[in-house]
Formats: sequence, structure tokens, C-alpha cells
Amino acid sequence: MLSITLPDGSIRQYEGTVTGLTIAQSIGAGLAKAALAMEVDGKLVDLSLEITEDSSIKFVTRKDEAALELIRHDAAHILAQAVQELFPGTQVTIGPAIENGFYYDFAREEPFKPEDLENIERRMHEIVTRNEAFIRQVMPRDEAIQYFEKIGEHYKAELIRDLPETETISVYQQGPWLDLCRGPHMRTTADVGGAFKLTKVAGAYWRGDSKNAMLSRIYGTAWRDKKELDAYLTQIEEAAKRDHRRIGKEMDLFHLQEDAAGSIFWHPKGWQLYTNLQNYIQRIQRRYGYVEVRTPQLLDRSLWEASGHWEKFRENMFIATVEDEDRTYALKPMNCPCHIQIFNHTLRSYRELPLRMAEFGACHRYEPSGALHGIMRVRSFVQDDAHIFCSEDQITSETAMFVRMLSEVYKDLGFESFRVKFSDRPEKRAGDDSTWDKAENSLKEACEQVGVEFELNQGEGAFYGPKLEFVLRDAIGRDWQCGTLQVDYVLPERLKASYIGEDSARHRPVMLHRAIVGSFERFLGILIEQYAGSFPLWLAPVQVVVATIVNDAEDYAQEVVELLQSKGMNVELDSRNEKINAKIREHSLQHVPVILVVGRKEVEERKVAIRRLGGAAQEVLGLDEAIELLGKEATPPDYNRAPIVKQKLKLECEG
RNA sequence: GCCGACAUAGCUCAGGGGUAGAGCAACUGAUUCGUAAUCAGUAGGUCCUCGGUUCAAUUCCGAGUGUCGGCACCA
Repeated sequence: MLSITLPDGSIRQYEGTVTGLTIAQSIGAGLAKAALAMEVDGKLVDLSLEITEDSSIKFVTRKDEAALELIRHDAAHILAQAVQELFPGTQVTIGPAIENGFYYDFAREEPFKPEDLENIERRMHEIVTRNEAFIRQVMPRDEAIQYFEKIGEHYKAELIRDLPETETISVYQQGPWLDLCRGPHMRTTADVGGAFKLTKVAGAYWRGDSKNAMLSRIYGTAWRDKKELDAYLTQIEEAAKRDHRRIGKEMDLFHLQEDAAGSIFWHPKGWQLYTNLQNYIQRIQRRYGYVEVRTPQLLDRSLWEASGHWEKFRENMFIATVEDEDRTYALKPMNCPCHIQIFNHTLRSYRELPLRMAEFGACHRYEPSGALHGIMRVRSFVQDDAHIFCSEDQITSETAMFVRMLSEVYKDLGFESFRVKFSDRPEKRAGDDSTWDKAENSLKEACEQVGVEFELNQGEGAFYGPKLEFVLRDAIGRDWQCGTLQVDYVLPERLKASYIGEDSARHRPVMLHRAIVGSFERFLGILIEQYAGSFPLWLAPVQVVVATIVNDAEDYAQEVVELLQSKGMNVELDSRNEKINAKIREHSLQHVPVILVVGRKEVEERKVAIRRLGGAAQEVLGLDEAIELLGKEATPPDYNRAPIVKQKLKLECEG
């Protein structure tokens, strides 16, 4: 007798072994019809799987979120079948379900063209209507390899060869077509439904390695029903509207041009936004006890050789030479070695630690051409970089302080949540294993003590130390590393940083590399998308436009402008000979947060009509009151915040 | 860097082997107007760059550059 526990706690008994389908049928015809797959003891499996032991099961129907992954995975199989029917000779490789959809990588001489998608999609719909059952078969390993080699599917054969010996080799058949697959799948191709769409073709390396062959990838999106699909497609369209490249153009914030690929021309409004952010970060850093420095752009290569960057990143560095001198310089790709120079310039005492040295450091890196992306990935950028020279026992409190600072900043800038990744030692690295053990452990311990939860990003650390990455997501759903915190025992060693300890002996400081926004360029790109161009008043490049209705209001409007300017605000006067409707429209499209409308009435009564972005209502206030109110509203969030007392902070962080 | 697509007015885009067109923006004039487009007129182009085919190339072909979508990379 087999006992099957259902989600409601009830237990059913069956003779011998039993499949999910039989169980579903025994519960009811409706469920048997709706069930697509099942979870046995929490593991998603085929409905047709024979259950041989007592277990608890849960059926997955179209209503469940879990159905999405099944639909997407099955859609990938159907895509592969459609492609092989239409393009004989194409080899299949892998095709997983991913966020929002699926893809499949194919090997063929001629990559697919965007025009092919329509055809393939049509064939996929046809395969769905064929209603072919997904049939699972287990094959002995060698037989499977032979089989796939025989039918010319060399990639599949390679996959099987690389599977662990213990792995069961299963294939899934749908009609005449079959594919190596771990499963699970739904019952038939019809279960996929019609709510899918092929979205793009792309190149991708076999097994994600650029040394391997380039495959042709087809991406698709798939959902439970048409409504979900349409909602997704609409959401994509909406997201495109907040793309920072588009808004940057519309608001005239910046531009890029061919002569300076990967470097930004900041226009007046964009630069205003930039400096608003930079000034804010600077104030925050001062509050947290940082000192600010400025270091050279161009340095002799010997420094980069000493730091190890020359060896590791030489190909990504901009090199400079001059005719009359036999020296090679490099534009700095990062600031750390420079900060160590300042640290080393004088004899340091343990009393000076932790020494938090910040720089808005302009860096240049020759990023591969394909990596460039708007202002988010550029070749010339400025980091809100800082290096904390500290002793080993200060790592935890400094980590705590940094996480607190970063959270404060992200919150101020509208990011309530962010992801944290912990990247540990990479294959190519400097420093011995015991040093890495120490660095990784201290960073992990610090995270635990501070309560930072992270995902592990194996092997993705910097070459000199492990790092925490603070990840934000852009409008289109792409993740970007912004903040970072790295524990480094290596560079202080290489560049011979030291301080005199309590014991009068020389010690190596630990160096914490950290950034909150990362690069201003990238962060501003994210920020533009986050706010879709409609920045909070304190950040907005143009905070207020004073718009006149008639010429007679111009003098008064000018007075209003000057009063606001005296409060430190960025204000523009619009006294053009245009209708007020046109002015409102234009400045609204420019995302100006506040428009002050002044006509004859306002002049006479010394008032202003306030119209805020996004609202149609207006509020008429007396001039003094309005200036006072706007001045207050435009105050950056960090103003008037309590200073951070060193002692108190230490206690907080340690406690 | 790799695979693919694209590059025409300030912007968004149409066109096509015989040296180009729309809307918006700009400029000029009229209008002085009450909360998302006032009307009329004018001007605006090395059709990305270089090479090839052709009587003729912005259009076809090739290379380069840049941008976009992915992949790889990201100190």
C-alpha cells in the first residue's frame, strides 16, 4: 500500500505504484484534466512518473505560478522541433526556461535572420495544435551518446559525455522528435498554449565560453494566457519609454558621438543633475568621516606593474607616450594605487586608522566595443571611490558603517531594495590561499554581524580580494553592479603600505575598496530610468519654471525667479510669446517638477499659481509663502541629518 | 572581441540607380492668450566614412567606424 499525502493534509492509499495522472483521476475528472505536472516531496516531476514510495504530492495546474516554467521549458522544446523541421541540418544544443520566457541555442552555418522568426513561430503554433504527448524515456549512457552521434547531434553527445556517471540519461519525445532532457514536461505540446512569441535572434557561445563556437540563439517569451503575454509586451514597451538613452535625448542631458565612443558629453542640464548627485555624495561622505583627495590621471607604467594591473588588465588600459621621452604612461583605470601613494607619503600611526580616503576619481578603461551601453557602460567614467585603510579588527565595524551609509544613500535616491552578491576568489588571482581565506572569512563574518543577506557569486571576485556587489536593476530588467565593497590584503602588500602599531612595530593595513554609486555615469543612467526623468525636486536639473501668461507679468516673474535663485534653486523664466497651454505642455514633457504660472491676477495680488508635474490641479499661494515652501521642499534629504558621532557609530555597529 | 541588425534634416521616421521628403523642433511675422500643442510663412541635408561596380551611387557590392539586441568581458 502506498500513502499519498495531498496539500490539504488528506491521505490517499493506492495499490502498488501509481502515476500522478491516476491519482488526479481518483480525485476528480476536473483535476485530471487541469493537472500539468506535479510536485512530489517538493520536486517538480512529470505527471506520468510512477510513484513508488509514500510521498506528499501537489498538482500543478495552469493557475499556478509554477506552470510558467513548465510552459517555457516546453516551448523551448517546441521551438527546437520547429527549427529542425524547417531547417534540416541544424544541430540542437541547449534551451532552458529563463525569466519571462525561454531560448534555444542552435548550431548551423548560417545564423538565423530576424525574418525567420515569423516562420518558426507559425510552425511552433502548428506543433502545439498537433497535441503530441511528451514521452519520457531513459537511455543507457553509451547508447544515448551513440544515438545522438549517429543522428549528427554532436553537441548533445558532448553534453551526455560530460554528465556525471551517476546521472540518469533521459530523453523526451514529442511525436517523431526527441531531445535530451532532464525534464519535467507537461502532458502534451498542446499544454503550452498559444501565449508565446519569439522575440529576437542573437549569437551566443557554446557553453558560455568565448573560446568555443558561436551558436545562433533564438529568444522567446511565453505565458499562461494571452492576457499575460499582452501585459508583458506592453510592459516592455513602457519600459522602453524610460530608457535613459531616450530620456537623455528628450531632456537634453547628454550625448555621445563617434569621435569619443564610450565618453559622455554632458549638456548643461545633465551636468546639473550630475553635480547635484556628486555634491550629495560628497556631503554624505564628509558626514561619515571621509577625507577627500585628488590624484593624477596619467601615471608611469611601473606603478601599474607593481600593483599587478599591468599584467592583468594591460589590454584594457589606455597607454600614452610622448616623442621625446622613453617612458610609457597609462591613464589610470582605477584609483587604488594612487591612494596608497598618499597613504605611504608619510609615516602612519595606528591612531589614524581607519583612514577613509575618498576621491571622485576619473578612470579610463578600454572596454570591449560590444560592452558599451549608453552611459551605463562607458570607457571614461568617474567613481565615487574610496579606500579605507584599517586594521583587521576594524573590518567588521567598517563594513557595518559602509552598509548603513549605502542603504541611506540608496533610500534617499528612491531605491528601497537592492540585491547583494558575495563574489569569492577567482581563478586568476594575486595573493596566496591563506590570505584569501582570511579576506573571505572576514567579509562574510562582517555580513553576518551586520545582517546583510547575499547570494554567492562563485569565482567572481576581484583579482586582489573578495567583494560584495550591490546590484540595481534598470528599466529593461538588466542588472547592474553599482555599489561594491572589497577586502584587500594584496595591494597594501604589493605597494608596501604600512603603519606603526601600538607595539611600535610596522604593520600592513587592510584596504577596503568601496563605492556606493559605483560610476556616476552608470548610476545616473539607472537613476534616470528609476524616475523616468521625473526627478524629485532636490535632484531635478531644472527645479522650477516660472511661466508668464501675458507680457505684463514678465517683471514680476523675473522677481519670482530671483527670489527662488536666492534660495539656491535652479529656476528658469519662460516669458516667451506662447500660450500658457503650450508652455505647460513643453515643461511637463521636460519633467520640470514645478511650474509657477503668473498672469495679471498673480501680479496684482503678489501670488503664484503652483502646478506640479503629474497633477493637473493648481494651488495659488502668496509669494513669500510659496518661496518658503519650495525652498523647503527642495532641500536635499541629507540636510539637517544628525552628525555621525564616531563613538556612537562604533557602538551601534559592534552591537 | 564574437553573431546579427541598423546608420537619411536638431528629433522621430518615410523613400529610392538619374544628386531627397513628412511631422515635430528652429527661424520670421501676426496673435497677449489662465494650466499638456494659436495661426501663417521661411529656412534647413557631404543621405556615417572610404573604396568598388555603373554613363550615373545616398540607393547595389566590399571594407571601416558607430549605434542597437544578445554572447563573452567588467579591476
